[in-house]
Amino acid sequence: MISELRKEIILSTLNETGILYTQEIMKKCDVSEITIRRDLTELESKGLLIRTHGGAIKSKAADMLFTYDLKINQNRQNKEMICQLAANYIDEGDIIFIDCGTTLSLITQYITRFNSLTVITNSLPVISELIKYPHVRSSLIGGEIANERQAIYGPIAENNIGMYHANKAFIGADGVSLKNGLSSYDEKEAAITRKMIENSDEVFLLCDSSKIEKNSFVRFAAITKIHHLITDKLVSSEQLKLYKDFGVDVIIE
Amino acid sequence: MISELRKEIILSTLNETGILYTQEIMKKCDVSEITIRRDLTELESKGLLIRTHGGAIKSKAADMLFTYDLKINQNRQNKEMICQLAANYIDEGDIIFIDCGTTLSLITQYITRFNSLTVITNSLPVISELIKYPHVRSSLIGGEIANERQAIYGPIAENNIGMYHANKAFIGADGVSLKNGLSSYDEKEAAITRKMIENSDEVFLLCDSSKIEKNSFVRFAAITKIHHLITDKLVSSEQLKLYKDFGVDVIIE
DNA sequence: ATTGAATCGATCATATGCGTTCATAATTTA
DNA sequence: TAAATTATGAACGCATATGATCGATTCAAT
Repeated sequence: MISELRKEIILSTLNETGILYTQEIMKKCDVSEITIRRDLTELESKGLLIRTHGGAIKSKAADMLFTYDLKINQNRQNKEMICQLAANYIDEGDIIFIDCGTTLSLITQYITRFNSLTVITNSLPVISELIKYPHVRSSLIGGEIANERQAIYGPIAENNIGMYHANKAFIGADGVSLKNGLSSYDEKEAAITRKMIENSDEVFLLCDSSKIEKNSFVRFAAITKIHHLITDKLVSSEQLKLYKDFGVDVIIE
Repeated sequence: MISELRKEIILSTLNETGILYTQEIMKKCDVSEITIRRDLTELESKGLLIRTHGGAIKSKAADMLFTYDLKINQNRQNKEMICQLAANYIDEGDIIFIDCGTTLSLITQYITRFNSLTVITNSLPVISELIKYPHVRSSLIGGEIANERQAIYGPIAENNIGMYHANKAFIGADGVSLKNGLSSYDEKEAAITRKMIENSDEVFLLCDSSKIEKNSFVRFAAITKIHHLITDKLVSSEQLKLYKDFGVDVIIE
């Protein structure tokens, strides 16, 4: 058996169960114990798992490798609808911020029809898509790579955003409520989004209805900073009214 | 059996199973082992598969965020050798600049073995590969996207490089000569590379021998800025001596 | 804390696969 | 037909993957 195949088995086993034992893989692959231990050492050195006594546990990275695709497909139809709605508010000649996140990464397909658009983003999947369309001018915000997010964060990134000014920002959040405003489960991500809000004229928050009136870990902006909330039709009419009364333009299909 | 047919068999087997063994194809095609190994070597140099001990696995180029498709395979073996040599000069804990270009983008495979490396680059393919390895800390230089180059350029990028300092820089050039120094066929690319040189302690120039004593459009650095020149063994011994006399450490296989 | 069992890393041994070189056969070109 | 080029094969020494051993370390139950 080719060693590469063994490593595949190790990583996929780990992905399913989160934990594995040397003995278990040893029998499954019909090789000696020390060979498996050598594999584990190698995979650990690449950061793809974490060794323990008698086996290994899943690492964040391996998790990312397997679940990023899954995550983007969760609720995909809703996300695409939201993005399509958002794209209606883009005009020829706009300079726009695009935040990172699985929702926002789907917006690219709706913006390549513009001939004179400038996009500024910290999202690698967004750039990965836009790079195919040379007529869309795009800039990437520099800084540290957050592997599991496929995006760029950190103080340098936050500082870099200040070098740009956009007329529209399309941002995401993990939670939004009238009382606590926008919140995120990651501090660094929150800082980036806050900066995008600060440096743009008009702010569009894209988030599906499941996140409305939910709060996450880090609060990063008041609801008044948002001009438009683009969401799906599952939002309740009471919530809709409350947000409108607060001066937020709620956009649904 | 015609060699083209064998290669078809190899690639379609690989497409179905994701993995193959030399012995298996050898029997199926009724040729010697070494013939199959030669086929595998050739197909690998075209980026169509990845060789392993005893066989090959499917090329994973498909799931990359960014890839060069054609140019990277020109002279690929030489480029890989040069990168492997370069990686020998990387130490644990280093902070390194990696320039963009098809040669440099191959260096990633040799640096993931380090546990405490920090990489700063403007190359999207480099980031695309390193993002899989969370133990490698990486930063992307921000700025404008150059679509055809899969990299980041422009005044903001140039300015951003100044925010970093590396102890080693691994750079490329389109031409290098003792008289005119390093040159590039693109002004923006030259500016980025120049900044990397300025902001690092030790500079490694990676270029194949075909570029030695050639001049390109934009001169961007004197030869004295380079501490090491890593190239292939086809460099002539006279040239080698001349460069050494100039104080350049020429590294060949 | 003590002790026994399991696991670990280091070292050495071995088998298999590898690239290099040279030789031969097939194919193309002159 | 002769020469040159290409494809293939065989032999050799080298490199890699794997396995066995053994003392050290860790774990867990007492």
